[in-house]
Amino acid sequence: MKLLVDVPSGFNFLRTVYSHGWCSLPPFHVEKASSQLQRVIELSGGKSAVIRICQPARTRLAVEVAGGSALGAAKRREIVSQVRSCFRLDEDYSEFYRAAKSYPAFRWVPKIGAGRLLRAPTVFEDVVKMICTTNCSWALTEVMVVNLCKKLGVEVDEGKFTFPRPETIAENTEKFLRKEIRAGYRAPYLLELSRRLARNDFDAESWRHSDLPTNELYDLVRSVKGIGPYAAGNILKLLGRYDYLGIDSWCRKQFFEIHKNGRRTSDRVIENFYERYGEWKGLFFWMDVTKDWYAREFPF
DNA sequence: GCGTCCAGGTCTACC
DNA sequence: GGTAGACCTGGACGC
Repeated sequence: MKLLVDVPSGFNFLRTVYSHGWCSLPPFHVEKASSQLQRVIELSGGKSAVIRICQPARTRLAVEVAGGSALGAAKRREIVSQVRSCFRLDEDYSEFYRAAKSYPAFRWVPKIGAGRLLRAPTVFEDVVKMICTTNCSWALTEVMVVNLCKKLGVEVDEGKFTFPRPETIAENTEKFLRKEIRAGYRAPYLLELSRRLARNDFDAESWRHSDLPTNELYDLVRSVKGIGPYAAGNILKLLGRYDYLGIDSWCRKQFFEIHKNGRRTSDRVIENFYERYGEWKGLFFWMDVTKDWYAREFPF
């Protein structure tokens, strides 16, 4: 079964897929040969599906649902809604692009349709993955996320698993998360987050539609154990707020090479550098340090 | 092959 | 408010 999804003018599928590392973490998977993004998605009523997304025309995405002929209209709408959310199709980037056009160094951004950051269908998945990126190599992040899906997700097709639900993680032990998931000292953080969500202690999904000023939303995100300035800044970007940079060691290194001839500076200097970009500073920062990715079809 | 050192963010305790 | 040390893992390096 194939679904068609309208996209805004200038939308660039591959540039959104490769906007950051999420596309290489399950349940996302890039099929380079066909330039498709595969994703295992969970639907209401305990159903799941494997979908493959590509952009056959400038104005729309095509979503192939494997074995989905029996899906009714409501389920099809759910799939389209998740795809629209992951690709940020309903967010307005016109102000960002207008700003980018006014800076010679960023005129390339609207030209190629960069700037949309791929996100997961749920805030929970984004937060868990962000915690798994802290204080470790990307290779270890992949190990943790693969283990979460394989050991706690539901197998929908051979070797294809859903991302685990909060309740599933919550019912496991810290020892299991430490040793089997390889989360190490992050285990109690993942457990506490999952258990709070499973108990309905707080509603992370509401962050995507929050009316709170960004600094208050930042404090709320920071209140989750294991989320520091780097992780909070980047989670905010996935919520559509770009007022924080979310600096990590890789970004620092990129900044030093691009702007300081490799010379190290403090984070305060980096923050001051992007202050001119106002509420879009986090996105300008990310565009700046990842600019060389956009020269290649598949940057990683 | 084994041991040691280091990098990578966040938390807690302490000043 | 700022800082030091602990947390855990994988990779690099030396032996």
